[in-house]
Parts: sequence; structure tokens; C-alpha cells
Amino acid sequence: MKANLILQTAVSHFAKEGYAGASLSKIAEEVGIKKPSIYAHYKGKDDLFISALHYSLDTQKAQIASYFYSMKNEPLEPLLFGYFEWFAKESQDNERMKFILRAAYFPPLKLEKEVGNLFNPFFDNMHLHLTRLLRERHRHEKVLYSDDFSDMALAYLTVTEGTMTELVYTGVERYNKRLHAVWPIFWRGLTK
Amino acid sequence: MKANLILQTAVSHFAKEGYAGASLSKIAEEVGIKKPSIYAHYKGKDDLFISALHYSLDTQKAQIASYFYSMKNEPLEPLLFGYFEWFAKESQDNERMKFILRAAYFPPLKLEKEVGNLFNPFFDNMHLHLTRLLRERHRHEKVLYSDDFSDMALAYLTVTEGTMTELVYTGVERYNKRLHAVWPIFWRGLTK
DNA sequence: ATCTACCTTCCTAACGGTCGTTAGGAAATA
DNA sequence: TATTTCCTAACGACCGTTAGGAAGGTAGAT
Repeated sequence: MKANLILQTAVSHFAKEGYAGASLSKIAEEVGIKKPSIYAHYKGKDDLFISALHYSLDTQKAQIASYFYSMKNEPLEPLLFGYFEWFAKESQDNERMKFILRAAYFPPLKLEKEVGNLFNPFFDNMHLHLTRLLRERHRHEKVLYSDDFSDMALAYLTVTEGTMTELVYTGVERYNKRLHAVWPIFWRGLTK
Repeated sequence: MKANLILQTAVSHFAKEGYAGASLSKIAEEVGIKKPSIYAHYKGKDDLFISALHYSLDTQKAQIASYFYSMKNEPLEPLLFGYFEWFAKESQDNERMKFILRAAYFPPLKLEKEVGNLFNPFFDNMHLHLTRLLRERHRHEKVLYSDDFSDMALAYLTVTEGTMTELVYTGVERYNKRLHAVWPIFWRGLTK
């Protein structure tokens, strides 16, 4: 399917160059078609961008869900910490993540609203599931210090984003340094 | 000084539109001059971008230093926590911070090297001063759990960035929610 | 089985527009 | 007089987009 190839190439270009910096000519060139042929599959640059974001978020969501499912029988600490390591492995040479971060933090102004409409449910969904996970686990493991599971989930997400930005910006070595600096402190603060 | 007015306008435009999205015509228009007049002050778009970044980092550095100096007689906890609140107040309608973040995470590819040369000393400097601060304070207050001050400083910076990105992206309300979710946990993990 | 109509996909050519940049000169400042 | 600052005019390059048509496949009717 050419449409999908265009989409994936677009993700890579938008990740590296941003919305304004990416060029349809170059995307088409990498796909192996001419620029106007893109219009057989997408209405225009905006449509391509939104489609790429939609696709990226769906894929990301599925991957995260599959990680948490695969770890569902592990204790809480390796489950939460392992997510960081899994994430680093998944995200290497993975431009989808970079695209997602870039679109989240610095969306093209004219698409701000539509981008927000895609992101807000995504984050709310993550927060909700994480809150539920913590509540569920606490019932059996009873290791958590507080019982405000929503706040703990939000704190966890904050740490993931603080390290993720480092991963995207400077690479995996400094990401790991940060991770091993912050995790023992955070986990100590989280548990009894 | 017209050069400085151009610089500040450029910061605002680069923050909102990014390097590729910002246009010299629009910057000139907002300043009240014509586009080619910019070339009387800067060699071109690249020079303007780098100058704007240099200026932004210098200003930011001075402001941060002045906060920590003004709080030098406070205990460690209000000093570290207050930085978040001070930061939110400073950063409202402050496009400098947005520009700095954007330039740090998603620099224009062709200026990646020069941008890195400006950022790396900035972050290293922050990390160094924070490490020293923690070591110094621990000698008198003895509240810290660990004695790896470098790792604690890095962890603190990670939390600041995790919340800062939220501040830039969604605004001050959700920033405060995150802050009040993560800080008690983090501080508990940091201290005896 | 063949013809017809239609739709998808891709092309070349070209559109109007904006981009960053330069040339060259006028006005102001020192 | 020399230099800085600003202007108008224009450059070539690239942008996203559209027009119009060729090639190919598909579906239904004859």
C-alpha cells in the first residue's frame, strides 16, 4: 500500500524537520513518486500530518498496552521501572516517538486544536489506566505509601516525560544516567 | 536599540513558529521595518537564530542565579520547591522559555551543532551548581537520604523538565497539578 | 468474451505565493 | 567624510496546490 508508505515517510520527515520544515517534494522523492501523487492519497499537507499523528498515536498506544500486558504478573517495581528500559529499546531509531513529542509540544499553530483533540484522550487514557493499575496492585502488594493513586500516576508520568525528553534530545546514554539517578529516589518516595 | 528589538521579536516568533516556520518578513513587520533592514543588524536568519538563543540563555541563566541567590538563607525544601513556583510565575507569557525548550529539543538540523555548543555548557553548569548546593546544604541541614549529590541534582533536573514541558504545552493549571502530585513523592524520596 | 464506464493512481506542467538573500542607493548619524 | 541604518526592487529557489491527462484495474452490461 503506497498510502501507508507515504504515511511512514511523513512521520520520519515531520519528526526531523517539523511541520513547516518538512517538504512534500522530499517525502515524495523518498517514497519514489512525484509530489502531486501524494494528493491521490491525502487531501494535502494538513491531512497528511493529522493522519500521521493519528497513526502514530494508535501504534504507540497498542505497543504500550502490550508491554503492560506482558508484565502483568510481575511485581510493581520491575513493572514500572521496566517500562523505562522497554521504552528506550523501542525508541531507538524510532522516529515515531520523536514525531509524537514534537507534535505534542510544538504543534503547527493552525492545527493546534485538532492536535489537542488527538492528544488529550491519549494522555487521559494513560493516566486512567495507570491509576487503576496502582490501585489494583496496592490491594495485593500494599507497598505504596500514599493512597492517592491518581497523584502517584501523574507523578510517574511526569518522571517518564522528564526522562523521555532527554532520550529524544541527547540519546540513550544520558537517558540511562538520568533514569538511574531519578528512579531510586522516586521509588523510595512512592513506597513505604 | 533596534537590533535588540529585532532580537526579542525573533525570540517570540521562533518560539511560536519554530525556525522553519518563522518568517523574516513578519518579524520585520512587527518591529516596524522592512525585511532587508534586518540584514543591517544580522548576517541572516541563522545568525539571528543563534543570537536569539545566546541572548535567551544568558538572560535565563542570570534569572535563575538571582532566584537561588535571593533564597540562599531559606531551608532546602522551600528553596527547591519554590523554584517551581517562581518558574511558573516567570514563565507566564514568557516566550523566551518556550523558545529555549524548542531550540533544545528540536533545533534546526543545520544548526544542530552550534545549538548544542550553547546548550551543553548551560545544562552542565546548572547540574554543577545544583550538586554543589546540595552538598553545601547537607553539611548543615543533614536532611538528605543519599550522599550522591550529583545523582540527586540530576534527578531534580529531570523533575523540573518533566513539569516544565507540561507548563509550556498545556499551561499553568496542569503544571500545578503535576507539581503538587510529584513534589511530595520526590521530596520524600530525597530525604531521611 | 467483449465492450463500456468508472475509479484509482500516477504523471507533467504550471499556478500564485512566500521564502531568504543581495544590489544599490537614500537618509541619517558621527 | 565615513559609517550605519533603512529603503525599493528584484533575484532564484522552493513551497503547497491544481489542472488535465495517461495508464491500469475493476465492475456491470451487453
